[in-house]
Amino acid sequence: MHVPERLAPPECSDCPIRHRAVCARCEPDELSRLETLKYYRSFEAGQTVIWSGDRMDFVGSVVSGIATLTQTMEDGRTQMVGLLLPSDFVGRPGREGSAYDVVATTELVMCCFRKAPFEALMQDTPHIAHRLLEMTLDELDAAREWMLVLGRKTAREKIASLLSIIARRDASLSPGPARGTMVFNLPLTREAMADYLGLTLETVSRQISALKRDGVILLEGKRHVIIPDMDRLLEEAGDDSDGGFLI
Amino acid sequence: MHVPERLAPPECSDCPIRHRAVCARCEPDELSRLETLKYYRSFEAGQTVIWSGDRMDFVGSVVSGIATLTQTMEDGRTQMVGLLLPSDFVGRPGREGSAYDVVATTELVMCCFRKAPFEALMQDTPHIAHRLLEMTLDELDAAREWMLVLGRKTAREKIASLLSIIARRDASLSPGPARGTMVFNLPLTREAMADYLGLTLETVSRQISALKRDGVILLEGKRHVIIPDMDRLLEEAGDDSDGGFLI
DNA sequence: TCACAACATTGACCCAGATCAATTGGAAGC
DNA sequence: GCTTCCAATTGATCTGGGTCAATGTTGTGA
Repeated sequence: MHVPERLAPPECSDCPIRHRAVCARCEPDELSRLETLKYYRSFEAGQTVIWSGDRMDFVGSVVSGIATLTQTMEDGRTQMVGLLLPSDFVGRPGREGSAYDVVATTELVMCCFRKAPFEALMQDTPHIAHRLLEMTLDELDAAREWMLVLGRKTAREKIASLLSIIARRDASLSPGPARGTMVFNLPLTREAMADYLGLTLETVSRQISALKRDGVILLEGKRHVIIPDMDRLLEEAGDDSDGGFLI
Repeated sequence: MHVPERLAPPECSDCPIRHRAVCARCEPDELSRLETLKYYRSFEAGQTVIWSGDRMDFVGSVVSGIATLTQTMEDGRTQMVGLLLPSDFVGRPGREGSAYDVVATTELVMCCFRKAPFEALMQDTPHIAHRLLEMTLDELDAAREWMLVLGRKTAREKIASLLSIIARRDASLSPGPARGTMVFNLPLTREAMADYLGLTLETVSRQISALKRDGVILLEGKRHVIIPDMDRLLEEAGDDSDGGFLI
């Protein structure tokens, strides 16, 4: 294992996640207080950020890269319960330990705060507390959407749902409508997708092959995905074309 | 359908959910502001409190009874995504419509606030905003625990998990350890249990019969459940005996 | 007290997805 | 270039839970 590297953090005003992260609503003076507290940490792909049950003495935001939140049963069955993309928040103010394993899926950079100072700051900075509530409510909505996927969708619908979630979140960073043709890199292995969807990796592979055969998706290599028609994919996912997933 | 009845609300200081609901951390003066805004509504078993997509002009807490949050796909498949017990909060400050159907499973009494005044109150009452964040984080934890149940557990484990959740939540109201023998009333039909667990009602019925046959549970009538040994049930649920579900 | 409706149980059969196993493909290291 | 290693694909077979259908139980209102 590798000791996480400390990097010189850039200015908050230049931060790529400035307008989506927990600090999104902060005024310049609040930002400068955060500026003095923050520190960057980076992790390599595959590295565990926090082990379930471990004492967690920091909180933070994903700046770049992707991490997963997973639960594991004693016999080894695992379920992913959260997919952390840039701007997502890690850690629970007011609780000691982590309930989940947090693992870097790609190279990962996080903007961290020691927990005690952050909690103190939250006390007298309603902008932060308010934004955190908003983000937590969004995560709860996403978790509930995901429960419908896990509980009631077929394997094919599950794959289509996952692809549409990733396509939408990708599109929400770069502008442009989430319609028509979309292109993105799949940041997960087949096994990680299986853990996300409550399937086996073989089933994931078969269903991706089937979607490719049926022209719903195109693959360049294993990871580069082209969606020729986003509406078609949403139909395969079992979502009504208007509603569907939150960003 | 029935127009919801308006009841004369009791004093907040006598309220059964005073110490667990969104108002739990309020000081007497804050409570008296809430007192002037609140109104009670009651619903009969089976009545829909809010339809998914409907404009939602109030928020509120469950005072007594049980409600469910469900999502439905166009073809009728439904998944329960939340089980609302006394003290749980309904509604999302900062959003117009409801994303889910909210249905009263039993007779239900709610303590409601019109949304705009409640949001205004939340602005300058950190005790409320803070408690709501705490409750939302707890709900997110519960949703993630549930995702493991939906994605990776067998039908038998799912039933055992549901029974242990209800037993624990029941026990958290009346004092006493969540160990040894436990007794409670099952507030859900077999169909509602199936919607909770991503199963069919036939499978629910078969697995309950199997748990009864194996002595893990005893039934008096269809709804009155006796758990002779809580640890045994937790083992059947696939939870390690110490950890497991949050209250 | 009977009849009806809603809820629940049980049985027979089937199929989507799991499991076990053998290849294939591609990138990294020598 | 060749080997190694790991991700991914594909095939053969099995099985847990779904589906369809009949029957049982309980509570309620005429």
